[in-house]
Amino acid sequence: MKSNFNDKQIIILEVAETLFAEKGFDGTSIRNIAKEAKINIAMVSYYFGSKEKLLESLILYRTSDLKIQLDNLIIEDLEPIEKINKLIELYINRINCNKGIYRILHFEFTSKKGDSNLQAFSELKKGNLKSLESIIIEGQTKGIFRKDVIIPLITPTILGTFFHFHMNKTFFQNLLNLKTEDLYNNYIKTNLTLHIQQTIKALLIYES
Amino acid sequence: MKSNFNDKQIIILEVAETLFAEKGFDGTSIRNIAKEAKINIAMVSYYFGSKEKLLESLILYRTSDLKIQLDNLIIEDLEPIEKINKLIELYINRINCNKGIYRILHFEFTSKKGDSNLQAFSELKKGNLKSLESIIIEGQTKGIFRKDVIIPLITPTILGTFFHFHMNKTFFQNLLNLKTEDLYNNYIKTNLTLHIQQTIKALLIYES
DNA sequence: TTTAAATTTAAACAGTTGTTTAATTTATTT
DNA sequence: AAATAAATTAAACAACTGTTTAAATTTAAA
Repeated sequence: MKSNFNDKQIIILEVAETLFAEKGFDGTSIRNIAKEAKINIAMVSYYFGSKEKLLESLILYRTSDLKIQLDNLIIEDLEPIEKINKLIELYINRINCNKGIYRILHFEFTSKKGDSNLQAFSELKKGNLKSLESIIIEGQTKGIFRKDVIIPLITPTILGTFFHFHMNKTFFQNLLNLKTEDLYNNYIKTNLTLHIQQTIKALLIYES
Repeated sequence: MKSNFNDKQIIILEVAETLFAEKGFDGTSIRNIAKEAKINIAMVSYYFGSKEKLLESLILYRTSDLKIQLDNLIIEDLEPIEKINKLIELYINRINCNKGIYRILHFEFTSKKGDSNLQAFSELKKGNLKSLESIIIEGQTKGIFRKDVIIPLITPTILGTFFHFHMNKTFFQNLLNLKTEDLYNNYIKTNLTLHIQQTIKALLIYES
């Protein structure tokens, strides 16, 4: 897996990712990034042009290979519901592993009006939706899934559930007694993932 | 419905709410607020103490009466599933009407470490969870709801779905052809609300 | 009307912000 | 080894940040 960024750029990108996720885009200064990445503050402008463009590069860096993974999933020899379950697992795993890219993606990037790469991001989301749609239609033609479901609203339920949980991390750590980071991550990987799979399955199969 | 804030304070609070929702807490300056509210920049410190305390006051101002509404819902003479549907409607309506308080609540306030009013906010969330729990347990003892559901994860699904949809507003406006603000809000009030109700109902009633 | 309290103001404070500059060091090519 | 290109640096830039001050104005109480 090669990338368009050199080693130094990648260091900057990953430091920026962590800090943006922790303190937000506006809450993070170029000096913060430079200090953490042990580089001169001018290097960000030198390599990326500006702080905004650094953000755009970060999105690109983190989302470029998601489409491939989804395409591979679709052609696997699995029952539709198994594909859905794997898709959910894939999403959560990616988001949870990539530190805080999700927050950045949906809260910093969306609120910036720079139409430049926002379009590319929109295309990515459309592609993801198409993948999901093809799985669900497959299930519908096989007579397994119900047909009156609003497909574009399923992604919000999958991602939104995870995200809301994650944004209220401290609250749920207290409530569910997940004192260590490991316990918390493990809860996401098992219980939360299961909850989402269970929810989507119920939605797709339930007949009123 | 009286409040602890005077007229001028309320103007400041509501301007701050709009701007925080639009540009984020860090992205909004006291000078922005002052200009929009047509007051001197010193008035924020004068009335609220600091920018952070203004945020805390805003949370207080917007969440103080939610608990009462939930308590009233619980004692209504309705079937459990009807109560759940009403609860979902109540949530979405509140969040959608109060401009962008939701974003502020879960993204700005959660990431600030000020332990002062964060505790109070946590108590509010715990109270909301207790309300939901009592409805679900009622449905379980009546034999209508399944018993292996993880109750604390239902709120993330309800709120997360709405929120994810709303955060990707422009994307869904394009995708679903909701050109005007009215069309968009109407879609939330009907289709999105219905989707969430349908999802939670399926989750609670479906037997694998 | 005088006095006291509350409100509003402009100005200044000390930091921080993103970005650019020009000089210097390091790496690559001729 | 010399020349060229790329990378890195410290310093400066003007603009903006939240907050405080002390004086001016308005409102309320005596």
